[in-house]
Amino acid sequence: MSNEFIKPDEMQVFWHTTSHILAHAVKRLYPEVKLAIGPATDSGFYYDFDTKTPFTADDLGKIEKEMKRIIKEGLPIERFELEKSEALEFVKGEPYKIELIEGIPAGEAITFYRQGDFADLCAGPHLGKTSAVKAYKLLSVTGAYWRGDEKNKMLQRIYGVSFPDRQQLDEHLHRLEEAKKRDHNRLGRELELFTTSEYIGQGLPILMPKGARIMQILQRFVEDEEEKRGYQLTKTPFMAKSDLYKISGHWDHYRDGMFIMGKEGDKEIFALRPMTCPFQFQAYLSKMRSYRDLPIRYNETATLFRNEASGEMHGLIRVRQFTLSEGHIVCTPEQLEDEFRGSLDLASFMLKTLGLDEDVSFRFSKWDAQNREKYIGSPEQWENTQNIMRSILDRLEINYVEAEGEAAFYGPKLDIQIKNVHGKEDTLITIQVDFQLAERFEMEYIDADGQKKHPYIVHRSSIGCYERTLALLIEKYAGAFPLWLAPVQVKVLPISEKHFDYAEAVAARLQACGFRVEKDTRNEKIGYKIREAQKQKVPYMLIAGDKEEEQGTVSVRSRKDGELGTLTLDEFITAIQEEIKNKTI
RNA sequence: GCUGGUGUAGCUCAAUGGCAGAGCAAUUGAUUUGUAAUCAAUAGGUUGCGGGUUCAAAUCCCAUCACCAGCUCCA
Repeated sequence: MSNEFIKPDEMQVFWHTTSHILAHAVKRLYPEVKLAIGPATDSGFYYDFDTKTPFTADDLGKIEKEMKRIIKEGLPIERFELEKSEALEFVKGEPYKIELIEGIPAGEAITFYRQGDFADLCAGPHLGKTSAVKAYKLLSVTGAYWRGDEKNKMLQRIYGVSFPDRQQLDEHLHRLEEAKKRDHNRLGRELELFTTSEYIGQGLPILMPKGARIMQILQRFVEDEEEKRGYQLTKTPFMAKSDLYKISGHWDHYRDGMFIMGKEGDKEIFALRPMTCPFQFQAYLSKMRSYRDLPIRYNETATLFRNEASGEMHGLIRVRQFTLSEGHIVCTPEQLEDEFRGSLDLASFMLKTLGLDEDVSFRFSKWDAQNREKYIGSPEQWENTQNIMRSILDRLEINYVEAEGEAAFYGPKLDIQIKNVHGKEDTLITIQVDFQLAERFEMEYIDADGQKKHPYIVHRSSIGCYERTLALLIEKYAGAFPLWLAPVQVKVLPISEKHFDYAEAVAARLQACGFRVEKDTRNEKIGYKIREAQKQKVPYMLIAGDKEEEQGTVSVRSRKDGELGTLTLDEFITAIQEEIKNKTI
């Protein structure tokens, strides 16, 4: 969270201190509650508590009042150190603190911070006294597993935020409210882009005509661009026998995420595809391949099915059926770097065109060597592939963070990450390097030396999953899409009934030119029609009355800049053709 | 899957065990409109679905489905 007056790291200290004040207040009100941890986050702080009865909204109010007292008391905050044995004695009765202290390596300082009658194990640093926190708010209470492991007990987490003055807090809360208004889940329904039905089920959104329109535009754009870049489109089945997934490793490493049809003992068990890779591999395997054929770049606008757990679905961002701009490049080891580079270039081009390029970050997702059973292949293969990938990334001068345990089960990934309007990060696009599956499927090519060799495979997406990308576009533009993407580009608004025929002629002409046009022939005043069109975020409104009809012109109003004046229809058409061609953001 | 919350008209929300309501949207009529809301009337409901408690349930309890926040998982 950016802040004009305080640097981010100072805010972290500020928030961390507030989390101690929160824990202090909870301990005063509910002495039996056990303390877990309470760090600062990117945008505030939280503290995890182990409590028999979960906190209610009323409790939060009480806790806030108690925090106020602690702040008013202006308690000095003091740091002190203890030896391990002393520390363990000090936190007697706090099992989570004991566990934390036991995990601290011998010889490392064990520090505590004390404010009044409360002291907490903490690396610090902290503010000098509790009264420095002038404005704070507890935002929510949720469940969270101890140490982020679902095998552990679920604790109660209280989230909050704080600032050095009331105004900054109010501004922050206002920003949160504004962000909510951009939430794709709300805007997407308001703008009739999608809906859901409890009869259809969770994670299965229905794309309404306007949402489907945007997806269609994106899809055509993506497929055309991929064709230009040497991709060949495939159309592979939505399901396959379990045999296929047994070879790919999905059966052993991805089964929880799949919709499986049939039961143990059935002659054939089918499963809906969670990924397209093994299907496109069958296309490759349909005949003998020479090194001269490579690289082969397959793309597919792929409908995929993943059986996400019930609590994980979210609007269009996490769903059970989705459409991935998927593709697999089969290449020689020598071609790998170029193909990776090309994939990244394509993804970057897409992001730039959509205006999302400034909003993404890169993550190099590696395997977790401690969790071998999650992956196929040997440690040597993993290390080797990861090293190759890292050197490619470094040569491309990509600014990435490394993440252990985030790899696919068959290979490491470069994930292009983006945050939604609530600050939650998700993967938008991913590019993966894979040597394992080519072996498992016995994919080969005859090299120049006459030897059969296994190719490398780049699994890649170009624009990501259309549903998720659409969600992020809705939030990015608050529903006001660039002209080339807008489901309705122009709305013709006749002043009165007298002008319906002229409005019809204008709309027909625009339609014939390929624009997406609507007209508003309701018996309403022009101000009302403008208001409606504006709320629907239509980029251009054309007002048609006596004057325009006489002169064969239109009065142009843009949703962004308001009245633009009168143009001939030809002038208007030329202008928006240009805007669409350039995909102006 | 887990923790907590929510579910009332198409939408946003009221009704704290005692007659289900408002605004917007919709429909009809009047108005013929010049750059972000014309006026009036009408209609709209087995309170998500299913059980239970009660003389009486939108309201309390149980179960279930969906949605929201978060955890875990993930594109």
